[in-house]
Amino acid sequence: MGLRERKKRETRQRIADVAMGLFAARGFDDVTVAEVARAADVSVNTVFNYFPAKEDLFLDRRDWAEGRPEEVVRQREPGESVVRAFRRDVLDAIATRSWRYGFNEGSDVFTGMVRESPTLLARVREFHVEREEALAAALARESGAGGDDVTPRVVAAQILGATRALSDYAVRRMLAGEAWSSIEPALKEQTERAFDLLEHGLGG
Amino acid sequence: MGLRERKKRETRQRIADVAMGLFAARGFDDVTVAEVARAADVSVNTVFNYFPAKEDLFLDRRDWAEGRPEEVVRQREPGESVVRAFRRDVLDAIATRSWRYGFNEGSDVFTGMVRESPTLLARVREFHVEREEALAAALARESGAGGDDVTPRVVAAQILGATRALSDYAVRRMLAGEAWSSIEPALKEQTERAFDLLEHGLGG
DNA sequence: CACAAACTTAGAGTCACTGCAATTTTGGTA
DNA sequence: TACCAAAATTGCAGTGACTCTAAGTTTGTG
Repeated sequence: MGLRERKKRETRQRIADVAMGLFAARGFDDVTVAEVARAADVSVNTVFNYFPAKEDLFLDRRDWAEGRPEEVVRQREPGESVVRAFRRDVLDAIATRSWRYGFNEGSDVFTGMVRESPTLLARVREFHVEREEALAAALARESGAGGDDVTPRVVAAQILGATRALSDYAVRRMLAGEAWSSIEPALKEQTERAFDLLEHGLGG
Repeated sequence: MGLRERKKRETRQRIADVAMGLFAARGFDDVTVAEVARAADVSVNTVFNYFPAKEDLFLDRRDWAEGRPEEVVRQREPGESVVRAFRRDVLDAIATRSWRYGFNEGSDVFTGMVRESPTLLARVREFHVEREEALAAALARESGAGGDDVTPRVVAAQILGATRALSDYAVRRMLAGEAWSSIEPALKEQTERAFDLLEHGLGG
């Protein structure tokens, strides 16, 4: 890697770090891009050169590649149904306190900041839609369903809807100040319940 | 109703109509608020006085009160499950080509315009979230579930996820130029399939 | 007819974001 | 080492949504 690449990486990282610091201190909406640029010792144009929009300083598009739902589908055990694979993945994420469903320690302050800003909220929802489309596409591929079948989209919406509800549940209790140790068992229980609903239907 | 009230209503309506005309002719993003104001013969400030944001000129918040999912829950027949009520409501909306799930004739051009503009997309997603929250709240009330149960949220996400998938399906075929007569039977079939999934689960 | 409340307006300002042209930095080469 | 072209950075001048404030103007009421 040449000097050029390295410098670019450094600059990008410095801007992102400086921005996150300012956002954490004063909130996303109360920090201007000009301030970020000044603090990072670059011009405003350079900031926009690396990050297409202000939101990307907070929610870097690169970070969202991790924990893609298609991978859960692809890497499931032989004979395992997709829903079972997701149940396992969510439970695993809870046990390991993984970042990918928002079962992290910091995900409450993260969510808190996102909730404050309409811009960030919109971006997060955009990510949700992208994830859902990606999962639906993976399911369609997997099941060989034609383009004329809503099933993959419905299933994708159901699964990711459930995981979102579970994330929200965990975050809500975190924001209420509860310790993880008191949240975890209830969260596991809710997860089982949610996935039972998915598997066996909402007959009642 | 006094003169004041009447004038306000007229002004508001004139602005909205003029705006829709311009948007239809040239696209949402290629029309500035200043142009709308000029065409409606008011100042820019007056536009923002009636409509909090530019998007509201296109997606008037008032129009979205119709077809609220809580009503489907509340007005379901005695002994009918919530899922069955929604199945019935969606099928009814298809039969009557109702606006409330996007089974209208015009909903393809509407969706087409929304898809063109990130701003409008974001707003529509916001409405979806609001609807989901309202349904979840209604379900929680209905079932007497405590605030510590994800079930209402999961169920709400599943139901509205399915209806959204069905809307998208219909709109996609409309945009492909198909006549409603050729879409309707397939749409009914897909609806049955989607709600069967909801009722009996995704075991496979 | 007067007066207060409501409505509208102009004007100035903020901020995200976009071009463009000029300038600097870097990597490779004579 | 000197030089050159490409890439990166910058300043500058916009645009457009939106806000705030202070000043009109219009309307309902006594």
